[in-house]
Amino acid sequence: MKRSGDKRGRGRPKTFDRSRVLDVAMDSYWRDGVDGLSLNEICRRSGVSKPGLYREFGGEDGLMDAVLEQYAGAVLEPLTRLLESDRPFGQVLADLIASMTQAERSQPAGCLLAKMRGSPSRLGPATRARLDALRAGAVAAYAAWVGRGKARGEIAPDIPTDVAAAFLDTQFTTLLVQMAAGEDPALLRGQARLAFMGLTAASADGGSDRG
Amino acid sequence: MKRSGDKRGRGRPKTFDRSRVLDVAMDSYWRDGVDGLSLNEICRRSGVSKPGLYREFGGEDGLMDAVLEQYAGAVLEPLTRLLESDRPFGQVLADLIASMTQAERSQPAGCLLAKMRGSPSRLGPATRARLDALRAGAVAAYAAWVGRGKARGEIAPDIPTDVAAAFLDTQFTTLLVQMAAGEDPALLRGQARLAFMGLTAASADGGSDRG
DNA sequence: GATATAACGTACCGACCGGTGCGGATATCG
DNA sequence: CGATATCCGCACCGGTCGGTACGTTATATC
Repeated sequence: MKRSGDKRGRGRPKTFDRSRVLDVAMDSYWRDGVDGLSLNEICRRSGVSKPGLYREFGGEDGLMDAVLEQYAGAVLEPLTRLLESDRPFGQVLADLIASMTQAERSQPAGCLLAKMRGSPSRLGPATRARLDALRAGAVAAYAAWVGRGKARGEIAPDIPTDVAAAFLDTQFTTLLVQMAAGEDPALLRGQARLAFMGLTAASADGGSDRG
Repeated sequence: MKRSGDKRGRGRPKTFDRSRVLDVAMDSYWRDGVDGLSLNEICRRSGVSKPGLYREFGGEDGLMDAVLEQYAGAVLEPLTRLLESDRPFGQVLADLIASMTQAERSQPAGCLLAKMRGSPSRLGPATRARLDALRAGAVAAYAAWVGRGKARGEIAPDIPTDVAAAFLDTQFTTLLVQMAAGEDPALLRGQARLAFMGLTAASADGGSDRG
């Protein structure tokens, strides 16, 4: 039960801008990765003192956990919505690849989840737990998507749904990691076309690779 | 011009066991990754003093560079030989996947190159340069392999060779990274079958997945 | 023996890390 | 005006990092 903004308490009014710190931290972790980015640097970038940040989030683990929560709401949830579309499987897939491999983006390239998964030694227990939960949710969403594709005859039924779901997770993650590493988007699009040929073999149609 | 072992110089005889340190360091970096593994820890594990290690390798960058050189000779070179076999493309590919996804291995799971590429902030200039060179060599070897496969009609000629080579590098690296992360080998084999369906579509024959 | 040479490792350096003790600043309440 | 409650950030903690200064030890040469 947080008190609403109008009701001011007794002591000194709070100046700590939680949402701003969260924005800066998410962008920083997303862009630069969790390694080599210290709490001190986060404080520097967001103009907040370290004890202040510690009071608000309880430490590095709490901050990363909160960042992950924000990421889930602001990035993952809209993506999950896309998968629930009733458009043809191959079309949604092509759109996803196109959006992942476009050079100009309003958000940083890559995937925060992948960056965190790649540096498990720096993750606290809360962050790790939420990371696992988010990944499980993503794979479940992929599985549902594949299931609907199968029901429509867009995906060969002899491909196990769980394998296909894990495959989508793997391929998208790899694609985003390589985009974040600065690989050539056109080359990555070519690889993606090759990778997903097996899944969409029934109605395979590449389309143009212009970005 | 290193002097051969028999000719002893003037001063105190050397007790520093270079090859042992190199072995320990390669295994350590390979197994635990380059992050979270300090020079101090390497010294501890190999029973060498830090100044001694520093005198031999010139610092962390020199050590990693030497480790990479050893890795290239001991691991990458034999793998490259495999690609030069004149057996059918699909057969060599299946063998590679099988050997990468087997649970019991004499060497650590995963790929040292991938682990290093994933933590570029900890790499010095020499290590980085050698890493790039080794990767370029690997991609070139893949390209040659694909080229021979095309010449034999085992790979569709309309797939650009450079895309296929980059694709092989990407997929193998991803596979090894996930093996190192402890993913289920059977699930990874299923994903690999899905991934390479597009490349070997002409003569596609999965075979059994028993490992 | 004395001397020159070369490799040895203890014990230190400054930088940075995540985390915190604590006194000062700013508000409301009486 | 206190008194009380709350939030603020300076300055510090112990620990680890990569790197090194320097006195010690073991050999060959004289």
